[in-house]
Amino acid sequence: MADADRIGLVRLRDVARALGVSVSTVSRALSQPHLVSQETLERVNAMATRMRYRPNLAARDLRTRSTRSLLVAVPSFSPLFLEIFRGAELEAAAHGYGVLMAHTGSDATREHMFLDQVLSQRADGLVLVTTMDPARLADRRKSFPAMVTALDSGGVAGVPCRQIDNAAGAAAAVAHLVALGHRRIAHIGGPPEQSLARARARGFADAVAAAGLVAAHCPCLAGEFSLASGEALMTRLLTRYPRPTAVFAANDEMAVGAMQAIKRDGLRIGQDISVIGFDDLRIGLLYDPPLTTMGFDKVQLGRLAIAALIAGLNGRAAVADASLPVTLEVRATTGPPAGE
Amino acid sequence: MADADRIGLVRLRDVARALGVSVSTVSRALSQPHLVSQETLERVNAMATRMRYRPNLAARDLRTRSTRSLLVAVPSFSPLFLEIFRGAELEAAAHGYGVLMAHTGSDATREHMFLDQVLSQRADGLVLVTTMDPARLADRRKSFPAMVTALDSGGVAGVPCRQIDNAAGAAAAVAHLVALGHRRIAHIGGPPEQSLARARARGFADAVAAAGLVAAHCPCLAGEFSLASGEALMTRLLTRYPRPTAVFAANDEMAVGAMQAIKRDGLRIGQDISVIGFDDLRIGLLYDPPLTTMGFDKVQLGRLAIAALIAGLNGRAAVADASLPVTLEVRATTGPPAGE
DNA sequence: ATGAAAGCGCTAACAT
DNA sequence: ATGTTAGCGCTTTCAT
Repeated sequence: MADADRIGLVRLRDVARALGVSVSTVSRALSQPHLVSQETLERVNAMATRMRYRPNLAARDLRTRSTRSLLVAVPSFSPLFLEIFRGAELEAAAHGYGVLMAHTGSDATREHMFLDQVLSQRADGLVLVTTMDPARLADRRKSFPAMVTALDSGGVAGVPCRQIDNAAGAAAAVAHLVALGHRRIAHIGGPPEQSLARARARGFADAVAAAGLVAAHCPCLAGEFSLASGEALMTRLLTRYPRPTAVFAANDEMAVGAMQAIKRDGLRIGQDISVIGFDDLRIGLLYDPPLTTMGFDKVQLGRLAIAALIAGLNGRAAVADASLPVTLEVRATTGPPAGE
Repeated sequence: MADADRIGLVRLRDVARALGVSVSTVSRALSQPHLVSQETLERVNAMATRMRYRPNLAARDLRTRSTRSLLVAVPSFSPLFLEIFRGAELEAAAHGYGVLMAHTGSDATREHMFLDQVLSQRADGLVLVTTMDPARLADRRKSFPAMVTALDSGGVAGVPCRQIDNAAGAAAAVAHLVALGHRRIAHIGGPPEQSLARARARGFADAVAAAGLVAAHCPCLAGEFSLASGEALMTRLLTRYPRPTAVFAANDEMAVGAMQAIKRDGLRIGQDISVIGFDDLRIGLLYDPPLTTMGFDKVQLGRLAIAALIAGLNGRAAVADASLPVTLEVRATTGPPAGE
């Protein structure tokens, strides 16, 4: 038992020696139990437990060329991405895979870093949750099939993507405002270099046109997907004359920022100005007043992405892209425009 | 170049062959450049890039018995833990380590899972961010020095801990309320099985006693660290007579829940009832009215934990436990009690 | 059902 | 400065 006391140094051969059997027998008992006799199985298990044997995963991974673990890279630790990750974790566990999370900061260099983790066999595959067009990964793709993107509306030929229809969701948000009677609707958008932001802005523009609204009365501003940016953009909007009667923010975070600005001006949200967001995060639900927003099943998106990844890993044909529905969640921040 | 085209199969020897040199030369050029000639270095680098060589990390890890990566296990994806993780990431990067995040759900089984990841050499060390007393890990500790706990006020002999003084912070929160003139202060606490919750409750009780308040007027309720629980507990508190004039919630999440209940009752927060939280999360800052709370440097806590872990990995004596200060952030939810 | 032996891709003595 | 060789701990033929 002297071996067992040495830190982290209990190897298969230590267990084998203690039992007077060969390493392969121990290996089999531990990972292919049906290949050994009942008696051997029990003896090995008992001894392995007693000696606190832990397999050296580096060795196993090297030998089997697989790690049974997947990487999920998210742009940031925003609740939106965290929900997607939760789904990924659930689905992976159901297939016997572990998942680790990393964040990219939407930085191409870091995205490559994680891609390299897979190429370097630290993980079997990668789900890249992204709001940017990952076209820059295209050249890598050829030598690297084990990737799926999620959430982004862009896409690279050959890389499966699990997404939502951002443009349609945005259009539905605007349609809701139009139905309430709004004619002057502004858009507070995300960074145009992000395909997700572009898709939502496009949906906005399309719906404005479809409703026959005057484009000049429906400004489309671009900022960042942050609370501060939403607040800044709204502040600017409030100086316009005539003021918009409703605002569609590209995500809930910006919507909350916008509402902060509106409150500061002493205006009533949902009466003087309607606000609608996108993503359906808890922060919007808790806000006073609770935010009307466009929601979708984030957990399911994570599940689908992992399912597609594992399917690919198992050699099943990469399924075509799939899109999840986006639904309107009416709460307290949207109402008919104030009479003028 | 045929080799290079095969997916993920460019090995050191492929590069070596293409160059007509030995594998060790390529290995050295890539990881100990000063050991090869300038010319060789350039040729190797060029060829490695051209062939898209990626080291097989499983092989390297096996050989070097180190992964240069650390695991940070958090109880959940609460913003509090995410901030700590950010700090961990920063500090790790500064030492050339990567960090991966996993979440335990405060589940001992899962904590062991991640511990096993380290014992199995998938990572070099583990930071266990926890709100529970990790005493149950004690027996493992002997064979496993590469661990540091963070945030928990409990602790296991021999496992370094980087924490905050929860009891002192809680006492300071109560002292703030007492200074404002409150005499009937309630505590909405977390689960007593979590040492963190116990510490904060203890600080509350101590401060109440120190201020000479009537204990019967200062109820101490226990629930979960969730918004819903804070709301439920506050609802119960509001039926008491005489009603408490102030509430100290064990974290911001519960404080927000409590405020939802107070609002529902039509009472004015900060006037009819004061509320103070703990953790200083953004949700409290954004709430209307902004929450008074006890804050601390979460990023720094993460940094300290990783620094201690790496110090231990390098064989430097595990430093004694260290505690970070907790400071009062006065905002709008605390004020003098309404005249009675 | 079990054992012997090869080898995954890499690094690090050791030799030249 | 470079090459040769051994071996990290495991799984998996191939024998028996």
